[in-house]
Amino acid sequence: MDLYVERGFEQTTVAEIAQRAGVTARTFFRHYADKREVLFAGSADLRNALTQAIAGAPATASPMRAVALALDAAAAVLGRRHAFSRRRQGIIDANPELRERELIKMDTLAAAMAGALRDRDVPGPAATLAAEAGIVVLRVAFERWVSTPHPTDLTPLMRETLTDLTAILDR
Amino acid sequence: MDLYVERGFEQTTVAEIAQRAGVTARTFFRHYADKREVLFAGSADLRNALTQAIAGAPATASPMRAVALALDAAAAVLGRRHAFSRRRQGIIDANPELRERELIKMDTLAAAMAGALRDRDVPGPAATLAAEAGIVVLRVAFERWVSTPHPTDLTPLMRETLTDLTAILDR
DNA sequence: CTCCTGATGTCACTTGATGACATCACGATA
DNA sequence: TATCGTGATGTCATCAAGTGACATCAGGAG
Repeated sequence: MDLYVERGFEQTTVAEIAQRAGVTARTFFRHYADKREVLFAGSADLRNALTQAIAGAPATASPMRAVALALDAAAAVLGRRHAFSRRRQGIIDANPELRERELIKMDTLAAAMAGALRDRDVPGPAATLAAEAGIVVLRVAFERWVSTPHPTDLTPLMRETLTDLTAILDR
Repeated sequence: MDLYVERGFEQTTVAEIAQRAGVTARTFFRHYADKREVLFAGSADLRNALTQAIAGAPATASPMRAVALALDAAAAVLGRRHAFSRRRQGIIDANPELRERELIKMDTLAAAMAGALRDRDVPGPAATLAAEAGIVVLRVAFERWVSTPHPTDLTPLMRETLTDLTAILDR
């Protein structure tokens, strides 16, 4: 990440990353599938938080209620590292390749959420729609949160964004 | 596309594509930014359809009503090439790199729609949420449509998916 | 007839990424 | 203690994606 900030993502070669890490380029590729993956290694944690929240929601909870709980869990996981997230997001936003990777990670999260919903016997299409809607809220709220210079509380932002979305769709 | 079907996307080299097209590899890169872009050249049409529909919506229409009109327009554009879309989507779904590119194209569409909404004086965050929700509907409906072997009518599918989403969010 | 321009070809080069094989540290086990 | 895996790393060779620099060539404008 230091190198990506110093010289930009594209201008940084894998050889340089490897050198600074004290390993070989070949070894780098044994740890990361490609140059981009460095910035997305932590996404498994988020996925677990989302799916476990959905799985642990009360049996009576509606799909969107389960998604709302998942978003709270996500806010708890993400909300602790504002400075880090800003730095990381700055790198990603500056590079189309990285934005691609981020979007597919988000899509992976949506798919995981949809799977967790189907495990609760939510019908397939509804599960997909609820999960995708949840990810939209997550993205927008996170984007808002990251764009504020000072660390704020992510949880209320997430909840507000969700109610915003329902309000918009109802008109 | 023939080559991508014959040997798979990754196994196809740009040199082979260029040779079959009767040009040089260097020339290929003058027409397409990279190997993936071949499959996404037509996305500008869709973007225009979406933004023009939003711009042309009645001044009294709510943001979501404008988005609904845009989805109708998208259905009209996309709905005519079922066989082609199936073939193309089969290639994309089989390859993570292409799925990345598809997602970023969708994101571009969402950004364009959000911009068209802001031009109607919809506040920024609401515009983003409405546009992203619209793209979710577009994606899910298109996925449903493409997964049916026989050509069906995309427009009603798109409308049903939108009402499905609002119903899910309201619970 | 000449000049300009856009499209293409040629060449050289960098870099990301992968396969094959060697090596090395270290814990398990006879 | 000596030996034997085993996992992580290094080395080497190679391929393929892109890109920059320059040459060429066809066709239209004057």
